[in-house]
Amino acid sequence: MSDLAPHPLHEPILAWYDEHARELPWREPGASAWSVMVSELMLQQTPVARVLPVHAQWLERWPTPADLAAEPTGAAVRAWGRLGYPRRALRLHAAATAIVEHHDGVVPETYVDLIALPGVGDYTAAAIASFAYGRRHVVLDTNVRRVLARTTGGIEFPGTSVTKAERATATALLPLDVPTAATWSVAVMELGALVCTAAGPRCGDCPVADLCAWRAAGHPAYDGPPRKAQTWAGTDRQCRGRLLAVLRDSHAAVPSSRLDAAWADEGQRLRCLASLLEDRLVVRVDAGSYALP
DNA sequence: GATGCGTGGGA
DNA sequence: TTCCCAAGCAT
Repeated sequence: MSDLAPHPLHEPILAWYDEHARELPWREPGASAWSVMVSELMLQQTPVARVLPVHAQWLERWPTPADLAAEPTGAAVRAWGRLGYPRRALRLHAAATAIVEHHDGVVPETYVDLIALPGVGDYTAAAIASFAYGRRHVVLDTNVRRVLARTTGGIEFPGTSVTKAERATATALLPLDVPTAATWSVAVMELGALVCTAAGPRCGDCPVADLCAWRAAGHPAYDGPPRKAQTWAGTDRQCRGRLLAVLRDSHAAVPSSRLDAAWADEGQRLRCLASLLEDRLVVRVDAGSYALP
């Protein structure tokens, strides 16, 4: 390879990945760009283990963007199951529709075309361009940010949002060789997912432990702003989830009495139902019943 | 830049 | 049990 700017982190992490990478369907040599794209949307804030079965079902049922685009959006919401954040299902459907309409049904290759799609932000655009098409992009997800914060920044956790300095570091670290750059990105992500985890780093298994600034400093405790705990019990999110679960589990329109039974607080229930309608995750069938779109 | 958005598994 | 959080995005 023609890596003109090798960094001491490169070889150990690339070698570690070669040895320890998980075999995942969207990493198979024959995996389509669509398979990669579906996986990336599903993996946004959702663990790999829960994505695996749903991803397999989606790819079997909808092998191409056109297959998904041909279905009503409610089919995508239902097939999303319990992955969480069901608006992602709508966005994936909308992205499939846009791909059919503007890209001849083929997942686009460039960052600019990708990030224009619904549900595709900076991370996902860079990930699809890199992992599906082998392009060279800085891929900054929570794993990469944590690994870099520790190895080069000497701190336990990155800040709440990506800083210019952080992006500059990641850019400087990205191998110049194009195919190696894509492998590097997935390798650092994998290291963060399997070894350099948020819960507790396993430095004994880390290929770059002896190069890690945070470890060299004696693992100083995180001293940034408190990471706000996600409240859950009694929130609108929980209420929306309950209401949508009732609709997902029924193929027929659901009378509002069944929604009433799913959430006791009427004011909150009505507010959440209204927001689900606003989000197009639910439609009103008639005066007293609702369904998936 | 801060918020809101689901879910279920592990420590 | 309770808490934390897992490959973010849109507003």
